[in-house]
Amino acid sequence: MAARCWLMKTEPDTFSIEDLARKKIEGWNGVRNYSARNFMKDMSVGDKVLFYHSSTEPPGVAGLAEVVKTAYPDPTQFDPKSDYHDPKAAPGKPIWFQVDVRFFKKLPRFLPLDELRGVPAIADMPLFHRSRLSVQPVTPEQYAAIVALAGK
DNA sequence: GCCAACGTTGGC
DNA sequence: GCCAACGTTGGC
Repeated sequence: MAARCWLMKTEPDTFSIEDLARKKIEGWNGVRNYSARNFMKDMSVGDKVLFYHSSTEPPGVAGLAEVVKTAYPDPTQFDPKSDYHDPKAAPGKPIWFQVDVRFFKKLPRFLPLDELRGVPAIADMPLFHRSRLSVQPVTPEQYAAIVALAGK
């Protein structure tokens, strides 16, 4: 099956594209939203990811990544000391899942949300009308439009 | 199963 | 730091 495309948000103060460039591969843990979780469960190895910086000034797409491991239980849900601990989850009965993503590249130019909002080709992206969804599907056309916008 | 209250996200 | 939007929880 052809690779699908996604947008994944992170707060750069917590984990930025530079962090991913340094670590190469990161487990995308801490997602505690059912809709976002379900999208992660749909991901396949090789799927493309727009790496989005949120809650920062300015917010926007910072780079590209790809899925290298499909959904598996997020270990932080079992850890009472973790901010992401979920007392309703138990090993063998996981509720939350994560994927692993690998750094692909930083975009040659950061694309601020404000600029993306004005681009007709991507006007249907959930980013604009479901702002709280931290993992969201992107069409190949939208993905290509964003990469093209950033330049070579 | 509805919906009010509450909590969180994320842009500004 | 504020607050609108919206997802989740829990009482009924």
